[in-house]
Parts: sequence; C-alpha cells; structure tokens
Amino acid sequence: MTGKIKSVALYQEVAERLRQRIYSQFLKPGDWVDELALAQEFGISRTPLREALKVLHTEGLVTLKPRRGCYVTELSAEDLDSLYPVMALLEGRCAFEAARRMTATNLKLLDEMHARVEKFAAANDIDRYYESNYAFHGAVEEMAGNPWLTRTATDLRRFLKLYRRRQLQLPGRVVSSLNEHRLMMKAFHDKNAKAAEKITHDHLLNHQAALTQLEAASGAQPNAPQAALKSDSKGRMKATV
Amino acid sequence: MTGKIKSVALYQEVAERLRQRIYSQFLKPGDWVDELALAQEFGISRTPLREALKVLHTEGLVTLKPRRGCYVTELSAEDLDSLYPVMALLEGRCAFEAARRMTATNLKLLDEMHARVEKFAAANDIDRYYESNYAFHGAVEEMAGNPWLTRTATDLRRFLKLYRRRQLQLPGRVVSSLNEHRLMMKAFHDKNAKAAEKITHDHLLNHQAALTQLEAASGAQPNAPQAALKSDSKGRMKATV
DNA sequence: CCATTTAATCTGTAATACATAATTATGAAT
DNA sequence: ATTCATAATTATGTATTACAGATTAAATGG
Repeated sequence: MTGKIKSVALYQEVAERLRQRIYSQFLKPGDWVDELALAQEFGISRTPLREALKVLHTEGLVTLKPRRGCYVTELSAEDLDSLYPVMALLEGRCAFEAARRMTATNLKLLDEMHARVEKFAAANDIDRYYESNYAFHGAVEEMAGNPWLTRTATDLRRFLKLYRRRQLQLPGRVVSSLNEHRLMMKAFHDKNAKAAEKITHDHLLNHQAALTQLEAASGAQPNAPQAALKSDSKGRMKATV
Repeated sequence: MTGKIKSVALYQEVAERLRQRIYSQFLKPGDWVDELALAQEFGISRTPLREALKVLHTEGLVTLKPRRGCYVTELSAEDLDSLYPVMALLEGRCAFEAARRMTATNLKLLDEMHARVEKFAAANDIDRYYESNYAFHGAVEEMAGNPWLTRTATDLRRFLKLYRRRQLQLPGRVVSSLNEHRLMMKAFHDKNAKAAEKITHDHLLNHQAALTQLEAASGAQPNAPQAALKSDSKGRMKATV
C-alpha cells in the first residue's frame, strides 16, 4: 500500500494549516478568522474548522471574542511588558536547573544546537536562524528536568513566536543575542548555574528592551507596518540592546 | 417576568456541576468520567457534556486519554515535586511585586482577608479556612499587577486545589501555615519586597514538604485512603514543617 | 482452561439544524 | 440629504444526530 493512512483527524490537519498561516504571518495578529470562507476553501463543514480553532485557542494563538468571532491573538505593548519578565524568570530558572544537571551528552547536544544557530546567523538565513534559536531555548527548558517548569515556560514562549517577524527585524539584535548565547554556553560548560540563570534572565530582558525600542521607533503602533525599518535591517546598534 | 434568563449555555452549567463534583471529591483524581451515564443523568446528549469536559480539560481538571476516555486529573508524587517549586517561584515573585506596589487600600484588603483566614482557622471551619486561604493567595497574585504573572500563577494553583482534601489533613500544618501568613503580612506592612518573596517562596516549599511527609506516612500511594490519619488530625507537629 | 474470534460498548469525529446576536441594508420622517 | 428606526441578512454559538474506528467484554472452540 502506498497511500498514507489517515491517522490524524481532519480538524488536526486544519489546525496545522492555520498554525502555519499564523506563524507565517499570512494571518496576522488581530486578523479576523473567517470561518465560512475557510470552511468553503477547505471544502469542509464548520464543525472541524471550529474544532481546530478551539485547539489553537488552547494554545493561545487565537482569541475567541464572544459573538464577535475568532481573531489571531494580538499582544499589546503592555502585554509584552508583563510577559517578558515572567519569561525571564522561568527561562532563567530553566537555565539554572539545566546547568546544575548538565551531562556530557546534553552539553554536546547544546553545543551542536548552538553551532546551528551560529551557522544560520552567519549565512543570514533569518528563518532558520529563528527556528534553531527557538529550538535551542526549548532544549534548555527540557534539560531543566522539571516537567512543570518546562511546560509553563514552553506555553508562554509560544506567544512570543506570534511576533516572530517583528523580532527578526530588530536591528543589530542578532549580534548581541549571539553573544549572550555564547556566554550561556560558557556557563553551561562551567556548570555555573547562577551565571547561566542570570545571563538567560537578562537575555530575555534585553530582547524585550530591543522590542520596546522598535515599537517606539515605529510609532507606538504594535501592528504598524514596519517597512520603514527595512532599509535599516543591516544597521548596527550598540551591543547592549 | 420572574423567570431567569438563561444567559449561560448548557455546557457551561454542566461544566460547573462537574467542577463541583471534582472539587468536592465526589469525583476523585484518577476516576473515570462516564460520559453516557452523566448524559443520561442530566438528560442531555453527549455533545454538551463533551463540550463541558473540554472546558475542564483546558483548566487541567480533567485529562483525556486518547480512546480511553476522560479521567479526573491525577498528580503523581513526582508531579507535585516538580510543580511546587514552580509555584514557589511564581508566587514568590507575586509577593515581591505586590509588596513593592502595595497601597493602603490593598493592605487593608489583605488584612481583612488574613483576618478571615485566622477566624476560620480558630473556628476549625476547615472548608472555609481553605477557601479564604485560597482567596488570600489569589489576591496577592492580583496585587502583583502583572497580568501574565497572575495568569500563570493562577493556572498552576488550580491544580493544587485538586488535592484540597489531602492538604486539609496535614497534621499541624494549619498552625505553621498561619504563622507564615503572619510573617507575610508583616512584610507587606513593611513594604519589604525581598522578605515577602522569601517567606512566600518558603511557605510553598514547606507546604510541599508537609505533603511529601504525609504521602510517605500513608505508604507512597498518592491516592490511598487516608482514614488512618484521621485520629491524628488534631495532632501537633514541629512548626517548621 | 487458555487462546482466538466475535459481539457489544465507548470514544472520536463531523455533518446538520436551529436559535440568537451582530451587522448591514432599507426606508420613513424631518 | 441626513438621521433614526426597522427589517433583512449574515455570523456565531449550541446541541442533536449519525457513523466510523478502537477498546473491552463475551463467546466459542481447541
């Protein structure tokens, strides 16, 4: 038999397609999700579509406004200001625990993942740079060895992924981010839990600071078009941001 | 018109009834939730019942094992060991932020809530003691002023509520718990954020330690009957646990 | 008495129908 | 022509029903 066994439900496939549309910014934060149009496009009834939307809602990717339909989750500047410190707290702790429990195997794995990040950064492959970076942080969370800590951190980090494009446009941030990652790796090699925690914590806050600055530059409009910054995409900023 | 307008959906009412059954331990952790039996009992079809179960699943109260049905969420000893430190971290931070931003109004409110906890403890009203205690911690979370921190902490704390009964059976824990609350209140009065954080953090870890001890005593069976401890329910332990 | 097949039960999925809220279009009055 | 009220349309939320596939229980034969 060459045919693929359909082990996944229809609504799961639909969820995945919508997930991709959201992460690829085909559906942008704040956009209305037109049930009927999508159901017709996919040639299905509303039920599996709504089922998919519920999945995405649980993941936080989509927000259901009562009687007003479904919208791609939109984080305000205030949301980011309150979210990043929590992320910093949790990921900092993840790094602390990961450093404490670091094994030779895991260290090797992290080294490899870090190398990937470096490679894609050097190659200017912005998409794969983001993905490998995301995977790196996910790996650190796993290595903390605390399932509930991992779960909590992972759940929150998913929200930041919604602003993937935005983050990639942070001028000069890649350079300083890489630098921070190198310091993290050193802390892991040294099994210096305290240092790993602090670096990771500050890494997140630096990220937030850079985002805030970008928002201020683009006129305090969280979803404003950022074309104006394109010409600056290769610009350099002080590494502290 | 005297009749009540049905503003809530059927599945929401069902969800609430099931929530009560779970929190009242009529449905205990690990119990199978019989869809058909419940649907018949409530005189409804499976759909609104399943809809309700999905809500409870999102809250974490219920776990859906694929093709094996729906079960009341059960936390293993390992789960509690990994969950409490995360709770301690988050609630500690909540206390820190709450202390930093403490206003006269909020302080008064906390004083009142703390008084309620004291009152029900003195009156040996174990149910209302638990509820007022739960409300107190919820209030501190709110006063932290960080919506995402509040949300994360609240989401996690809901899981602990599943083991409400168990927690109430901790011998002597009420006394030391009250003492820790008094220290917390002092820290809030002093606006001593660092102290508030540490006390709250340790408060949670002490709670965990007491639970672990209880589990060890009852034979490492998380859901074993605890009748054997009843005679000890007024016993006293060292206040440090 | 155990193994294997068959029957019954339960879970998961999705199409459909309907009620109600929200939006847009229509029309009357100033 | 503009504005307000009302009617038509559209979208959302809810729930019944039906069916397919998996799991568990029962039955049959070795």
